[in-house]
Amino acid sequence: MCSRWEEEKKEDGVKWTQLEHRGPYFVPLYEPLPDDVQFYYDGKPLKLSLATEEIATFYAKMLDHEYTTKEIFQNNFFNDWRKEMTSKEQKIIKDLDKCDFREIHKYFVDKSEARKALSKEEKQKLKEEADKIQEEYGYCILDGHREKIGNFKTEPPGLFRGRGDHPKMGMLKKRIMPEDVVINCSKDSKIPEPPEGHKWKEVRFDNTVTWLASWTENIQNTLKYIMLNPSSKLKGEKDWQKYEVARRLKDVVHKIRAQYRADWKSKEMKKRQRAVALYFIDKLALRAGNEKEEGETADTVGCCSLRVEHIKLHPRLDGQEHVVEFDFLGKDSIRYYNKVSVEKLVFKNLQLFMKNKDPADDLFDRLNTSILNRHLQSLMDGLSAKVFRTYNASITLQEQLKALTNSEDSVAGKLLSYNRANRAVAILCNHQRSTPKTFEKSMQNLQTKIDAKKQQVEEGQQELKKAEDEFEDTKDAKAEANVEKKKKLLKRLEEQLAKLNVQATDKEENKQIALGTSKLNYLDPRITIAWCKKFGVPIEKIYNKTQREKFAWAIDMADEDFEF
DNA sequence: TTTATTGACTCAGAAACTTAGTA
DNA sequence: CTACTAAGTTTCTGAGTCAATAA
Repeated sequence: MCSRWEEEKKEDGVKWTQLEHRGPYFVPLYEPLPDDVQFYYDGKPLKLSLATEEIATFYAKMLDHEYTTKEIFQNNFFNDWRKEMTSKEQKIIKDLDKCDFREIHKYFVDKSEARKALSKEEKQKLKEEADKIQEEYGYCILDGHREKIGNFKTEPPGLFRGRGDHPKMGMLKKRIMPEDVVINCSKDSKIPEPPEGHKWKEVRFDNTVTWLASWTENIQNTLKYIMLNPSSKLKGEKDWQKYEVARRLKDVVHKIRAQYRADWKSKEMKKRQRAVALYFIDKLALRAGNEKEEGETADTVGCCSLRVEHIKLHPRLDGQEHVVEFDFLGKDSIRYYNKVSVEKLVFKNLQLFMKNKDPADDLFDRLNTSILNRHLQSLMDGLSAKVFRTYNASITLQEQLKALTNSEDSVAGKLLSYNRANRAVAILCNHQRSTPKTFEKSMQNLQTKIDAKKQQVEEGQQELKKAEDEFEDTKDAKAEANVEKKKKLLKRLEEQLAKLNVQATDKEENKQIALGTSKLNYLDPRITIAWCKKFGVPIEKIYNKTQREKFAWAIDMADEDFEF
């Protein structure tokens, strides 16, 4: 047992007693284009000032990305670009359509090709340089332990890429300078040196926070942080704590469910809305849904911010009663589409909430996340809306593993069961991905392999038959050995075929579903570790190296009897 | 008071990069 | 053995949650 997870307790709110690091690594400064790579305006070459040229390269690099076809992106970019131009440039460059970035674009495409074509030795050298930077800036000392930092580089300047219909897409993300950066470390530590000729914005010694450095980003005017890697003790303990809160919910969830069901009949509209919203959060694993500033971000919603236009009520649909059809954009503008048969009282309440409202009106007009979370906190210490997602995800994994795992199965079969259990959670949490570009093709390739293997199996069967016949005739030892050999071969081929079939099934079922997010953020790793131990599946089949590092706390403490 | 803002943290999918498997 | 390519892994940074604080 590793003592790393059982060190002395700190005072409330204190996160560390010692923190020492080198500060962020600043991405390299802009390198001007070679003279023979030109920008053209209205068909004529135009030499740009350094700053203007740099921003032009940001756009040029994105030329074959869908972003640059969007009007908002183009307008935002052009506005911000013009702001950085010299007055002379401003007088010439007035129309983005007359700007020709193709030569610059090609320059960067060629450059990346050239990088790929580098010799082994040259690549090795580049890697060593990167490793050196990682070694120097990628670690810190926290309470005597050397810990890996998550993001130790400042974000390079570029064009803002929002998700979905983001009103700010294409805006210029400015370069972060040391003068923008606040350093956080311990007083008695070696304070990081700013780069030559520069100063930090501030150096502070705040041990109630976990970040090492921060700066304000210019698009949304929000803070960005340099923080520890998930493998660190600090993050690991927090993760553990998260699952412990979710496990406490398990003890009271039945009571909470009984209460919100009772509240569906409350005389207070506020309570009814709260109860219906909580039902959605619990049953459908919706996010809380904070309010967002209009026009500043993409129009997305969660539970509390649902609008009338996001649901449709069907008294009867496809043989089911009281069906609610959800259709809205959630986090990252991922679409949530679901038709759910709900309890009659929920249905009646929804009809009531929607009465005399416009499509753009809030469904839960008497509710917001802080009202909901204040209520949840009163029901259980540490309870908030997101805990339901964690709880329901983890309990679903545990139940699905129980239902799907067959101890007789091969490891490959068990892995398929695991993936299916994982998939059930990903579907619950609506974790999606865009179908990989090469999906169809690689699916076909796999099918080709399966067909070939089938052929081999058939041939193997014939050969075995032949060997058996021969043994029948001759009864000699050599022929007998041959039968055994053919049997073995056939068995191996059949196993290979089975494995390919499993792979194909898994792949097809996974087409648009992202398993990673739930695996990393919602599933108590101890459930997985217990399952691995119980069914003799090596942990490395489920968790890769990084994941094992992140879940080191769980690997240390979970045995096969662990119950979420 | 309630409401708005901010700060700090978790969670999110895409893209870049690396490795492994195979023709 | 080499050259593809597909799969796996890592990096990146935007988008949420939620509690504390300010107005």
